[in-house]
Amino acid sequence: MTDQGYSATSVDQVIAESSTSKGAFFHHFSSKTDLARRLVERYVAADLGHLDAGLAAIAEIEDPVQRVVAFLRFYEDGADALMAAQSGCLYATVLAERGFTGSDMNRQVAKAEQVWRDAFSDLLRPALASRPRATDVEVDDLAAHLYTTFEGAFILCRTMQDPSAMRSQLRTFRQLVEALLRAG
Amino acid sequence: MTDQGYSATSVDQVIAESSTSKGAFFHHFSSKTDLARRLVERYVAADLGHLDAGLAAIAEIEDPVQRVVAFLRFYEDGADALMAAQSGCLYATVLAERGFTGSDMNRQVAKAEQVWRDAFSDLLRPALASRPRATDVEVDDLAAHLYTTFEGAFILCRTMQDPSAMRSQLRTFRQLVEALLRAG
DNA sequence: GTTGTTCCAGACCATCTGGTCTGTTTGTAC
DNA sequence: GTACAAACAGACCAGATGGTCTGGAACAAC
Repeated sequence: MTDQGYSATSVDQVIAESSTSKGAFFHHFSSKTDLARRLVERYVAADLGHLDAGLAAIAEIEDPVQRVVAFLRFYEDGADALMAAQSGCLYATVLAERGFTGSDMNRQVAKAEQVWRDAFSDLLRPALASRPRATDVEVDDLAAHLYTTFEGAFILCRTMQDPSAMRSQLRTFRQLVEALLRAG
Repeated sequence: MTDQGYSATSVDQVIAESSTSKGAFFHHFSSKTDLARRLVERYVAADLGHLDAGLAAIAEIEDPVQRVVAFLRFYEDGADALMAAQSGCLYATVLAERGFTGSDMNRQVAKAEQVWRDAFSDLLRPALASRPRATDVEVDDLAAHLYTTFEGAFILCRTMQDPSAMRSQLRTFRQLVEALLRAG
């Protein structure tokens, strides 16, 4: 589903690739939508796990600016592994389905994004505090730009059929933030 | 299709909403994929039109830095209108379809992205030339980040069910570029 | 008016879709 | 061993899906 999208993935295909049966499938999932819901649950959990990993990686760092930079570098360094493990983002594919707008899944994804945004905002605020020239930048929007970069880069990778675009886009974002923290 | 994705859009639905018939549809399009192909063609043309509009808007400006900023501002100012006109990007929905990877459509989208990237690179290079500290920034990647921001922001808008996120993300990107051009 | 061609309507078809149902196996408590 | 429920296999179903086919308008050329 992450790879092909919800509609393009048939239950028969899921069954074939998992070497089970219709009976088994519908014993564990009440419907195809239910499968998507459970997948989103898992995906959100893993996603928030990645956030924690990033925060843990910078736990020792004191300087606010260095914390932000190291945080972004953490994901930059993990980009290639990420793209090797998954070629797309379940968030994007699920949200592509018009019928899921406003659904439970939509809310889950929105909530996860909010957690990321709040966490990154908390890192950015002290780093930007001593940069009076950067007051016009909305911290919240800047924090959301990490999500934007992730999702956008996934699509760029697809477009160019080049998984390394994830890393280069995360690096670009990091360099831009560094410039802001330098110049702000 | 832009809205719901390729797979989720049935030919019957297209026929119903356009008040025609199966005969008419398959007279003009050899298949459902053919429709997608033609839509991508139109979309690419419109997309490149937007690029030309942005370049035309800054034709009078001499200063390289101001040219870059004004260029980004142009799309920032048009963001709300864009989101009112379309709730998603055909590029993303078509590329979501795994079967289209490496297809003619894929190539068309990649080509359009390349045109954008080259054009924006040409704007960025002179603006960055006098910023010796920004040499570590790959101009090509920075140019591609505009595409990333567009696509990512489309998904963010879906996630948060908030069309204004497109404008705020484009603004954030512009502010980051401004910081780079100030600090670099 | 006749001929020919493009354009279109909608019945029709094979296949696939998500989902149900019946029957069987597997594990387990006693 | 027996009883009982959970776990599973796969035949089966109704409706949807992309696509074809036949018949007839619409329009042009002569």
